[in-house]
Amino acid sequence: MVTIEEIAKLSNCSISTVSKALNGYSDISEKTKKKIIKIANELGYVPNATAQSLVRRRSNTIGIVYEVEYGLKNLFFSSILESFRKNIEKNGHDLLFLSNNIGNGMDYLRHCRSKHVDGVLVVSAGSDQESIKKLIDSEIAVLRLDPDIDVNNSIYSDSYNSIQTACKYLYDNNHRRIAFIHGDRGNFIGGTRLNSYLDFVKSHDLEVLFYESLYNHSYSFEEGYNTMKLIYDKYGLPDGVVASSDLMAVGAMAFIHDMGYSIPEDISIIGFDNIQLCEIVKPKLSTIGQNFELIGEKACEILLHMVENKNEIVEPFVVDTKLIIRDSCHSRLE
Amino acid sequence: MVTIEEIAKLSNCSISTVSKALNGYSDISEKTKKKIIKIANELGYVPNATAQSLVRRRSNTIGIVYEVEYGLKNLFFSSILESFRKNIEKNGHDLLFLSNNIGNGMDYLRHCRSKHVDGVLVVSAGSDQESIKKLIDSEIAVLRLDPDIDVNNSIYSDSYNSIQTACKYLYDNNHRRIAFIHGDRGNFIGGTRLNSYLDFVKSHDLEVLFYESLYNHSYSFEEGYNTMKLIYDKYGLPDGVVASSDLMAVGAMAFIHDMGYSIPEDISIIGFDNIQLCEIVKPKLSTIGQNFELIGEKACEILLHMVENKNEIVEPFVVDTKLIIRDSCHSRLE
DNA sequence: TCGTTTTACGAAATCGCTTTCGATTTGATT
DNA sequence: AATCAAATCGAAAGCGATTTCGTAAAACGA
Repeated sequence: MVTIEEIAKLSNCSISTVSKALNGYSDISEKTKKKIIKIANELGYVPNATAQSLVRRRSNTIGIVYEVEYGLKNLFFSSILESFRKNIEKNGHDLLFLSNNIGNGMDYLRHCRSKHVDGVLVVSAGSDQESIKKLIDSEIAVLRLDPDIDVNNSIYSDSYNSIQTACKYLYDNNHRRIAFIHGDRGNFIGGTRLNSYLDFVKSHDLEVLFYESLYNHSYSFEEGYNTMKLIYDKYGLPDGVVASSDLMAVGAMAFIHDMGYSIPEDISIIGFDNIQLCEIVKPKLSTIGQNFELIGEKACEILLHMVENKNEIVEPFVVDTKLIIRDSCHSRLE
Repeated sequence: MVTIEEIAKLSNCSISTVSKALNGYSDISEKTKKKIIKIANELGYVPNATAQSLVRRRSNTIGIVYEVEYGLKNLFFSSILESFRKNIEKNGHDLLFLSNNIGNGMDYLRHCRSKHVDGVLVVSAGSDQESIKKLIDSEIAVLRLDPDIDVNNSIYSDSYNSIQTACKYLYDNNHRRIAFIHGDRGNFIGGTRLNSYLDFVKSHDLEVLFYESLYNHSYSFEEGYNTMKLIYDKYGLPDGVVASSDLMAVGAMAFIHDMGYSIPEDISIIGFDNIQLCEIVKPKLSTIGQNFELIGEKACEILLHMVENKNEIVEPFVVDTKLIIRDSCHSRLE
C-alpha cells in the first residue's frame, strides 16, 4: 500500500506538503501541487481512511441500527433503506451496519463510539430496547425512522392524514361499514393510525369495526389474516377495510377469499406502504403509498445536516403519502 | 471519550501495561490486570477501533458489494444478506456497504483498501463490471455469491440438480409438456439452469418449450409474465412450468390467470427461491427452496476463513436445495 | 550467598495521516 | 538597496492504540 511518505520522497517534498497538496490547502503553489498529484495518481495512492479518521475525528461513515421484524426481508423498511443507502453513497459516505453485541459488552453506543461513526439512522419498529435508548440519548447524531414516540430528530410518513384520506375515499364511494386493521397501537405510528380511524368513524357517525386488542401487533400477513377473521367473527363482513400495512391487507384478502367472498365486489380493501406486492396480488391492491425515495433522501439530508451541526435538534420531518387506487376498491352504487 | 492514557494515569501504570492488560497478554500480573480492568470498566472505556485498525492492520469489518436488480428490495438476495449479517455480527465483525464512487475516483478496490476491510462479499447478479473484476483480482479476500462464472471462492445453490428434481417431479406426476422460464442465460447460474432443463427434456424425450432468447433476462415478475406469454403464443399451454425465480413464476401465474386458465388444474407451476411470496399468492406456489440461512452462514464462515488464511483459494461451496410442493402443482392422472 | 531465570513492567517506535506554527523565500514598495 | 507583506514550505506534535525490546525486581537453584 502506497503511503503519503513515498509520495513525499519521490517528489522531494515533505509529508506535510504532500498532505496539503492532496487536500487542496491554499499555501501550496500550483506547481508543486500538480507535481504531487501527478505522482500520487501514478502510484495509485489511496488515502488510508483509518488514519484519516483517527486524526480528523470523523469517519465519513453513517451507522445504521436496524431492528425490524423480518430484518432485511421486510420490504417496507428495506425499500427505504435502499433509497437511504443510495443517497448516503452519493454524499461520499459509507453505511455501516451496527451490531448490538451485548454479550461482548459492546452495545450500540459503545459500538458507535468505537467505530467513530459520524451519525446513525435508527430503524426500529416496536418498542425500543435499553440499548437503543442509550444511543439516542448520547452525544452522537441520531435520526430515527418511524420512531416509537413522537420526538424530534425523526422522520416518518403522515399517518393521520393518510388514514383520513383512505377512509374518506371509501366513504365517498358509499362505504359505510369501514373496518380497520391496526398495527402496534402502543407505538406512535400504530397509535396515530388507529386514532385517525377512530376519529373518522366518530365524525362520520359510523360503526366502529376493529379488533380491540392491547397486545403488540406485528404488521405481518398472518396478523392481517387473523385480525380480519376476528373482525368478521364479531361484526360480520364490513364493506370496506383499511389495513395498516400491505402485508396485513393481503392477509385480510386471503381470509376474505377463504370465506368465499370476492374483492372488490363484496368488500373494498386498502393497504398501507405500497410495496411491490400490491401489483402482484389479485386483485391489485389499492394502498396508501409511502414515498420511499423521498424518505430515504430526506433522512440522508437531515442526518448529514445534524452531523455537520453538532447534533442540532431538528423538528420531525413528516412525509406526505398518496392514495393509490388499484383494483381492490369498488364504488358502491346501491 | 476515555482513552487508554487516562486508565494508565489512574492506575499508575504505563500505557503499554494497560494495553496489554486489556488484551490479555501473559506478562501482566493477575493483580494489576484486575486493577486495570476494573478502572476501565468504571470509566466506561471503549477502545478506539480506528486507532486499533491503524496499527493492527485489520478492521474487523467485512465489506459488501451489492449490485442487484431492485437493490435491497430484492427479497431473494436480501434474505441471504440477512442471514449473512447475523452471522457476521455473531463473529464480532461489522458489515460495511461499499460504494462505487467512480466519479470520485474511488472504485470498489480503492474503497476497500482505504477502509481497510478484512474481506468482501460480492453480491452481483448479472455481468460484472470492470470495477468488480478489479476487486476480485486484488489481494483482498473476496467471496462471491452466485458468481457470474464458475469460479473458486464462491458460494451458490445447486442449480443443476434443482431443475432436474423439479422437472422430474412434474414428469413423475404425468406432465409431458414442461416449459421452462429462464433467467439470464449468459450467466453461470442462469445458464446452468437452462442447460439442466434442456438435458432433462432431451433425456426424457420431451418437447422443448422455452422462449429462446439471447438477451439478458432479469428475474422479475414482468419478465415472468412476458415470457409465459411468448411461450404460450408459440406453443400453446404447457401442462407444467418451471421458472427461474419465484417472481417469474408468479408473473407466469398472472398471465395464465389472465388467459382464463386455472392453476393447478390446467397447469402446474414451480418457482425457484422460496421467498415469502410463495405463501401469499393463490394458489400457494410450489418452489425450489434455497437455504438462505445456510448460505449466509457458510458465506460468513468461508469468508472469515479466507481472511484468516491470507485469501486462500477455496473450492466453490454448493448448497443443496429442496423441492417444496404447495398448491400450484397437480398430479395429472389421465 | 551468589549467579541465573522468570516475572512484570515501561520506554519508545510505529501505524498513516492532519494541522499548527515557525521559517524561509519571493515579490512589491519606497 | 532596504523594508515589509505575502506566498510557500517543513518540522513536529498529535490522533489512540499495539508491540518489541530492554531492564529492574522477584524467585529460584545449588
